[in-house]
Amino acid sequence: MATIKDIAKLAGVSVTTVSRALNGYSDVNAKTRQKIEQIAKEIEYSPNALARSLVMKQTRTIGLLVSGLSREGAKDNIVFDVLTGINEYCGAQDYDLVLFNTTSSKQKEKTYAQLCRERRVEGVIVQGIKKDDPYLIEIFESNIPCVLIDVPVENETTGYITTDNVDGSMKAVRYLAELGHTNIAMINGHDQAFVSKERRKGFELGMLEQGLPIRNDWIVNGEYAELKAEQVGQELLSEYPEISAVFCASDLMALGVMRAAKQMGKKVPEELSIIGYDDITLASYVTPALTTIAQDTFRMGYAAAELLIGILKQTEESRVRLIENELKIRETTKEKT
Amino acid sequence: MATIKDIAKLAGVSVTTVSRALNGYSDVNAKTRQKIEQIAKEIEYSPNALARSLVMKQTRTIGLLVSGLSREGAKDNIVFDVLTGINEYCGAQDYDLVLFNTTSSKQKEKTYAQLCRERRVEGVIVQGIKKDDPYLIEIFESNIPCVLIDVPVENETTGYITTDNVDGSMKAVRYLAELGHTNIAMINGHDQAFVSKERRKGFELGMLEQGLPIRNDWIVNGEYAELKAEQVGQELLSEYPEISAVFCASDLMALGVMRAAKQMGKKVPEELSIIGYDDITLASYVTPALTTIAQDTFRMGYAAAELLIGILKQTEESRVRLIENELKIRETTKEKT
DNA sequence: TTGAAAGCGCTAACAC
DNA sequence: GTGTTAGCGCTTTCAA
Repeated sequence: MATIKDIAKLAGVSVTTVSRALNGYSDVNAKTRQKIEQIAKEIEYSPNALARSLVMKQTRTIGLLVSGLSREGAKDNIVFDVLTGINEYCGAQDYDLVLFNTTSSKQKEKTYAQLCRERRVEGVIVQGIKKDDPYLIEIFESNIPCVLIDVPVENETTGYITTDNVDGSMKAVRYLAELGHTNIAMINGHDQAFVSKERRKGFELGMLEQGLPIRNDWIVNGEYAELKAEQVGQELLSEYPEISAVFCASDLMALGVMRAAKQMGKKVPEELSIIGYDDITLASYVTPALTTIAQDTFRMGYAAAELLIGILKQTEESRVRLIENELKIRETTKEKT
Repeated sequence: MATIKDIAKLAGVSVTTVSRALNGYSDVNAKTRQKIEQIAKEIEYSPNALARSLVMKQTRTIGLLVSGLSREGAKDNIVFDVLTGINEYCGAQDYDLVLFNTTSSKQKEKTYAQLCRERRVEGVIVQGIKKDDPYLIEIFESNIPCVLIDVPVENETTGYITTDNVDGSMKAVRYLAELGHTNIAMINGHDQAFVSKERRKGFELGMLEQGLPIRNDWIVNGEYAELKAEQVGQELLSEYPEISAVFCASDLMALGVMRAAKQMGKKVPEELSIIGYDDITLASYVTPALTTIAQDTFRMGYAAAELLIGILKQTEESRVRLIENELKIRETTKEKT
């Protein structure tokens, strides 16, 4: 593979000159430059980013730590959307992305900092990390610039992207209350997710605001899984037939509840209103189409990359970006009769 | 950031010894090794993969060239699934993945080989590339090991993964014929995709096999897009109301046709049978659930990584991997009445 | 069992 | 404008 040395030899100049010419420095004779560029093209030279990074101490590379990069992740397209957003902005800024293997057994032995430092990534975007993940503390303690998706951690080098989950959930409750529902249950995710807490809080605040009673036995965990939500939903709905509306902390769980209702012969939305959270692709395609609190996951990814690169360039003061969410009314909600 | 030099100094040995100790060579005194490992831990040393790669001339990195990493790609989860499969195998083999930016305007100026050589990736997996993409020729001509998804190109360093699209399409036709359908139309993708040709061929072969007439005006392009398929589907179905079954080259297009049918008041499957291709997540969630030719996209990704790494290690003779497909009978197909 | 020295391909002072 | 030189952090002969 051709190097600048080869070019230097062919052009009869020093490697320094070649380096300068190829990097567009001004202090190079126009003729020399032309000759060098000509030769570079001829021998199909491509700069060795490794060598350059080694001496420049920057790689223009961002690491990606994604937990949901698994088969199940395909159902909700969240991980994918975020990734797409990240890719979009990083591409525009000429940063490359490296996907870290957290799946690998070998890799799991490495600490977070090791993972990052080895590859000399300039920053990291972390997605789908849980509260109890040991990496989380490391992320906070290390001084590697990092942006987390939906995990509120903040310091000099760490920031995060999220939506207002409290407000989002309140919107859902408010809408259900507007429709005349008073017996509202909630299927929440699991305790290892930060957003769960928030969504629950929003649910409770919303109920309070609407003067509705909060019943702890009407708030159950669905583990963010469709099947689990179907099970607990069925239990809940058969034990308390008076429940007329369910707010779910994810669309996938809402789909589970829809299935539960169907099996029990409970008509949605006539006998049961359901609101989900996320607005995944499936939400608008199922029948009846799911009313949900929509998050713009693409923008979350885009903003994450924006924030991270802002931190890297030190042009960014803030460490938090809040993305809007929005109630999308579709067909699973209806006035209480 | 700590280097082996630092360790050497602290341990009172040479960098050579440190390097050997840390890389598990046998010719190092047990005590020396222990001391070195101890110090390495203390000063939080992580090896600089850049420096190592520079001298070792291998990066344990695989490049990913993905065209469908865009917002629309989220609807069919194909790109994501393939990515997941790739990630799985590469993780197990301790390879890292770098996502190339083909989106960026800057990057588009670079040739394929430049992109790869700059980062010194050992191989590349290419997904979603079209026939008319200038990169394609480069891929073939360059000697960088490469595996393509669904693009039949083969030489010493290039291989591909695909499913038997001809056979898959024949299965679809055969099933429709079994159900008594004779007036079968096809919505195909666009001409820039290799699979389109194959699926069309399979369709025609299937029709021939079943002794059914192939009508060219009953084969139309839906550009692999839901909306486009809805439009052309509507035109087709209203012009030829005798069509009782439609085979679509993708699930997304099948959804479009379902919508078209709905708008025209044509009942699916009673008045119109529809078969899709891919088995995306949506397929099993829509109502009625879509009958389709299922491809295991996760396995395609996994196999692609497997093949590529096989080529890299020179343990692989073949350059092609064929993944099974399967007819999944659901609710959009029914006997012709 | 260990070390000195060379070199991977590149950039960047500092001369000239 | 251009070249000399040193050095980024690591591995690897070759000698000792």
